[in-house]
Order: sequence, then structure tokens, then C-alpha cells
Amino acid sequence: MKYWLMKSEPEAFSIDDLERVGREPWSGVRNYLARNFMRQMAVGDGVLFYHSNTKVPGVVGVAEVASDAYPDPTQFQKKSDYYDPKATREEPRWQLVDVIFKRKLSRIISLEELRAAGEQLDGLELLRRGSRLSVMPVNAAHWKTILSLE
DNA sequence: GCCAACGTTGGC
DNA sequence: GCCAACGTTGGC
Repeated sequence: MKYWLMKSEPEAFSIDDLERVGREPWSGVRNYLARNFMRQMAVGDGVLFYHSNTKVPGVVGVAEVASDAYPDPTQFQKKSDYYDPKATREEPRWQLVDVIFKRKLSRIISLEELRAAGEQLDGLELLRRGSRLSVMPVNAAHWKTILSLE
């Protein structure tokens, strides 16, 4: 079992939205590295749900991978913000996985706190300078450390 | 294949 | 709203 961190802007889709719908296809990822990570996901993998581009960015909940990767339908939808004219149904370019809600944390574990955790979180992709990936792996030790901060 | 220009991400 | 960092595009 592997662990991941997935970012979402709460104005677009928050942990409360995930709680409400229960299950969500993680559409709109248009970065090859992030896509490749989703291809490596398996049902049951743990997901840290992270709120980005907001007043207090940080980890706000736990979700779980609920499907293997499959083609992101929005790449074919001309009216979608995520439409990709170079993608075809024969050769889709983008994949996604479904994620299901597990729980909301009792409080946000802010990016600031994660940075302050020091060497325990050394190597965490989220904390790498200039990191912009919206989907990234988290190792088991980091996963444990982050959730222990709650 | 290089790289400048451009667009996007996301913290601050 | 600013801007650093980064990815992508496209001319050459």
C-alpha cells in the first residue's frame, strides 16, 4: 500500500465537497509527472487531502484511492476547461483515479507546521523549494509523521 | 535540439 | 495582487 498527497483549491473542490459527494473522479490533472503518479496508484492507497492556494494552505483530510487510473473524460469535452485537442479516445493523454472520502482532520495541519516539523519531513516533495506538483507520493514515515501532528 | 516567450501554480 | 519557480510551446 502506498501513500499520496493530492492538492485541491478549496474554492474549486474542498474536503467538505468530498465528504458531501463521497466519491470523486480526480479530473483536470494536466501535468505528466502528476499523471504518472496516478497511474501508479492502486485501490486502497492512502491520500492526504491538501488545500492549496488559500489563506492557510495545509492538509485537511484523509481520502483513499478507489479505482485504477482510467481516461479523464474532460480531455474530450470541448466546453471543459480541461479539454485537450490533442487527446483522442483511441489515444487518451490524461488519466485520473476516483478518490473516496475517509475523514476530515479535527484541524488543519498547515504548510507552516509541516515546514516546522524539521528533519522528520526531510525529503517530502511538498516542502521542496518550487514544488508545484498537484499529485505526489508520500512515504510511509512521512504519512505517519504528518498525521501524528493532528 | 536549443532556448526565449509565455502561461500557470501557489505561497506570501 | 505580486512574483518566483516551473512546464510547455514554437521559432529557428
